[in-house]
Amino acid sequence: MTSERYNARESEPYWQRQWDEKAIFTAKNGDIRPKYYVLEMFPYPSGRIHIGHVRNYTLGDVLARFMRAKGFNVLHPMGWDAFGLPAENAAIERKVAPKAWTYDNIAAMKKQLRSIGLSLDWSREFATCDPAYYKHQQKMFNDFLRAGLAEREKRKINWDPVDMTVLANEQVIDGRGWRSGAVVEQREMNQWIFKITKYSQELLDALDTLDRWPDKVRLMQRNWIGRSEGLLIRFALDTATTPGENELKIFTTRPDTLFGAKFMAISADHPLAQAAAATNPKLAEFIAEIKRIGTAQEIIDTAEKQGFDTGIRAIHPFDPNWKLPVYVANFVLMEYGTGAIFGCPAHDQRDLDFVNKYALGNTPVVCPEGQDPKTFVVTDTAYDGDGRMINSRFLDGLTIEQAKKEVANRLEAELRDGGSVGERQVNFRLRDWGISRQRYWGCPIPVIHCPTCDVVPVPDKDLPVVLPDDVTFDRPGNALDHHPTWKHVNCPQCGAKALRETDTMDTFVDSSWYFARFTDPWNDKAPTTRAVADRMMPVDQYIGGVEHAILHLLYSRFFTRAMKATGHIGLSEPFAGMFTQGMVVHETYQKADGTYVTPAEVKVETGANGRHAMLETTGEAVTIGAIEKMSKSKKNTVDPDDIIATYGADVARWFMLSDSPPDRDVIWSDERVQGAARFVQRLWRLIHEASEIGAGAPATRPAAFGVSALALRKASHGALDKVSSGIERLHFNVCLAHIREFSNALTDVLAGGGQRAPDLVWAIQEAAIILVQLFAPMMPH
RNA sequence: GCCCCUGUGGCGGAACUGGUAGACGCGCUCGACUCAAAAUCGAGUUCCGCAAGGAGUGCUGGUUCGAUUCCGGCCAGGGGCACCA
Repeated sequence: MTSERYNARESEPYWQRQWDEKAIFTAKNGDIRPKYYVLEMFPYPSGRIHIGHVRNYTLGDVLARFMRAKGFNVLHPMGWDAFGLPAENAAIERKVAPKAWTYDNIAAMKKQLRSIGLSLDWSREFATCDPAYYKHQQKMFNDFLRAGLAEREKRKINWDPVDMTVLANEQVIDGRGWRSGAVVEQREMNQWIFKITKYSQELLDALDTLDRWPDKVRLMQRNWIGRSEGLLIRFALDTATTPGENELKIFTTRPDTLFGAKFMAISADHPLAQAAAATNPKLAEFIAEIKRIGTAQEIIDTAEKQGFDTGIRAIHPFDPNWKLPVYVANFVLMEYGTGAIFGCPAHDQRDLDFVNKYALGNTPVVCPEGQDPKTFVVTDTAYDGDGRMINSRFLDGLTIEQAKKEVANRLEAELRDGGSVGERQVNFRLRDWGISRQRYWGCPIPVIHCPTCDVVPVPDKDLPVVLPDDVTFDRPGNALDHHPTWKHVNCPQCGAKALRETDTMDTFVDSSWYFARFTDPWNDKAPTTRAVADRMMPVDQYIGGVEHAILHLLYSRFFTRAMKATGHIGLSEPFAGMFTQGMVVHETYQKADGTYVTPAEVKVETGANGRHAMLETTGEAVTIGAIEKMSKSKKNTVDPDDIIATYGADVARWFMLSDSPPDRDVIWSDERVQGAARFVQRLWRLIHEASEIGAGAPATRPAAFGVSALALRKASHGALDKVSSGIERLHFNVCLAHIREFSNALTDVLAGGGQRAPDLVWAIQEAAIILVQLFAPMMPH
C-alpha cells in the first residue's frame, strides 16, 4: 500500500506534454469512423481566462473525451473571437496597437487554456482578426450581395453616443448600449444589412426540429421572431379632410373588433403625419415634441399616451357614413406593421387609456360568456378575453375566431381602386440585421463608393481588404476614417477616384460561421470545403452561456442558411444540440466601511453559530454578503491560475462538475474545492491499492463468481451504465455522485482484507479498470 | 403588462416514463490515531420525541391503491420580451 500523494504540479504538465507531442486530439477529416463535433463558444481574447471559461470548456471536454473513448472521430477545436471594441479602448488607454494587444492576449490565454488539460485540436486554431479568416467573410459578403441577402438601406438606427457606433436591435438592452451602457439615440443613416427577415418563417418553423435545444432558448427565439397573423386593411380617407392622400393602411390582429373602433392613430414618422403637419403648425410642433422625447427609449417606457387630432377623417370599411378621427400618437411605431392602427378601446388597454384621456368613449364588442350584453361595460380595464360578438351588426353572436374570419372574407372580397380592401397578412417582429459599425477593429466591409458607379463591391480577386496597421486613436470615432490614404482608391469599375467603405462588420458576423470554418481552416481558396463541411457539420453539441440565446444563435442560424443559399454548405441548422451552462457565482465580502474585499484576502470560519469571515491579515471582521455573479466591482472573483497552481486542473474540473447541474449556477466554495482535492487523493490511493491486488488476478476470466465478487461486479457495471448514460445527457453532477458511490463500494471491498479468492481478485482488477475509465473524462491527468 | 422557469435537510443537490424521499458531497457532532494540532480513518446527521411512534418535498385543494412527480388555485424567487397593433 502506498502512502505517496498525487502531485498535480508534476503530473499535469507531464501529461499535457505527452498529449501535445503525440497530437492525440487531432481530428482527421478523412477518418472513416463516425464524427462527433463538440464546440464551446470561443472566447473573446480579453487577456485572462476567467473561471466561467473553465466551466464552459470543462463541460465540453468531458463530452469530447467520452465520445473519443467511445470510438468517435471527435472534432473539438478552439479559436478566438478577436475583433471588438476592447482592443480599441486598450489602444486609446494604453497606446498599444489593437492587433498587438489582441495577439498578445491570445498567447497568454492559450497558455492558460492548456493548463486546464483540455483535449483540443489546436491544429485548427484561428482568430477572426486573421486576414486569412476574414477574407472569406468578405467573399461571403459579396456572395450575399449578389444573392440579395445583403443590401444597403437608409434606416433609423440605434446610435451609441459613447462607443460612437450603430447597434443592432438585439444589442440594445433597456434602451442602453449592451457594452457601453449609454442611453441609445435614434438616428437615420445608410446601413449595410443582412436580410434575416427573408428567413423569418423558416427560422421559426425549424425551431421545432431542434429537439436537443433547451425549450427556454427556443421560446426566446420564437418570441423574438414574433410572428402574428392579421389583416391589412385599406381605410379610405374623407377627401374633404386630407392633404392629398386618399387611403390609410393599417395592420391588425383583431379585425373582429372593427365595430368597436373609435379612432385611428398613426406614427409621428408616418408620411400622412408629415403631410398634415405641413399645413398645421401646431401638429408640426406636436410631432417635433414626440420625436424629441422619442429619442431616448428610457423615457418612452414611462411616457403617457399622447395624441393630436390631425383633422383627417377615415371612413369605416363597413359603413361609408362612419367617420373616424385620425390622430398622431406617440405610442405607434413606424417600424412595425404599417405605422398606423385603428383603436378599439374596449378590448385594448392602450387604446382605452387613450380614449379616456381624449374623451372618445368606447363600445364593447366582445361579451364574456355568461355576461349580459346589455349590462356589460368597460371603464378602466380593457377586456381582452374570449366571448361572443355584440354591437357588431352582422358579426353579432359569432365567436372571436369566426368574426375574424368573416371580416377577412368580406374585406378581401371587397374591391376598391383595383385592389381588395383587406388582405390577410403575417407580420414579424424580427427586423433585418444591420451590420455596419463605425469602428476600426472589425472586418472591413468590402465595397467602394464611386461618384459615378455608386456602390461597387471589391472584386473577389482583390480580397482581402486588409485593415491598415498604422492607425491613430487621437480622435473619437472611426480610426479608418482618419487614416490618410487607406480609403482613397480607384473605382474597380471605371477607374475614377473613389472612396472605400470605412464601416466594418458587426463582430457577431465573425462568430456566425466560425464553427463551419473549423471543419477546414486550411482552405485558402474558399470559406469552406463543401464536402468536408457537410460531413463534419452540424455541431453535435454546442455549449455556451444563455446570454447568447438570441443574438449569436439566431444570427448563426441565419448565416448558415445564407451560406447554404450561396453554395458554401449543404445544411441549414448549424447546431444539432445546444446546451446553456450556468454561471459561476461567489459570495461577496464587505468591510465595515462598505468596501469589497476579495475571497483570497478573507478567512471564513464555521462555528456552532454560523459562518464568520475576517481578513486573513488583520483579523478584522467582514460581513458575508449575497451570492452574486463574479465581477471586478464586487471583487468576488477567483483566478483560475491560482486555483490550478494550488490544487491542479483535475481538482478544479472535478469541483466544477460535481457541485451543481451544469445548466444552473454553481457557487464557488473553498470547502468544496478542498473536498474535491481530498477525493482526488483518495482515488489515487484506492487505484494504487486495487491495482497491486489486481496484479495477482488470473489471466483469464473465472468461470464462476462468488457472492462478494458478484456484488462488486454488479457495482462496477451499474456505475458504468449510469455514468455513461449520465454523460450523454450532460448530467455530470449525478455522474460524479455515481463515481464516488462506486469508489466507496470498492474501498469497502478492499477494507475487507484477508485471503481473497481468485474470482474476487479478478473482479477487483476489473473494478479498478472501470473506475479509471469512468473518471478519465473529468480528471484526465 | 405579456410569456416562461424554479421552489426538496444547516448548505449544493439526488430520485429514469407516478412506486422505500433526502443518493453523492459540503458543513456539523462524536470517536480512533497524536504529547498536541493538521492530515487521515470510523460512526452519526430531515424534523419532533428518551422511546414506541408521528410529521415531512413553498401553501392549498384535487386525481390515484400510491404524488417531489399529474391537474386547479395561491404565495415566493429568478429569467425573457416590452407602446409589436
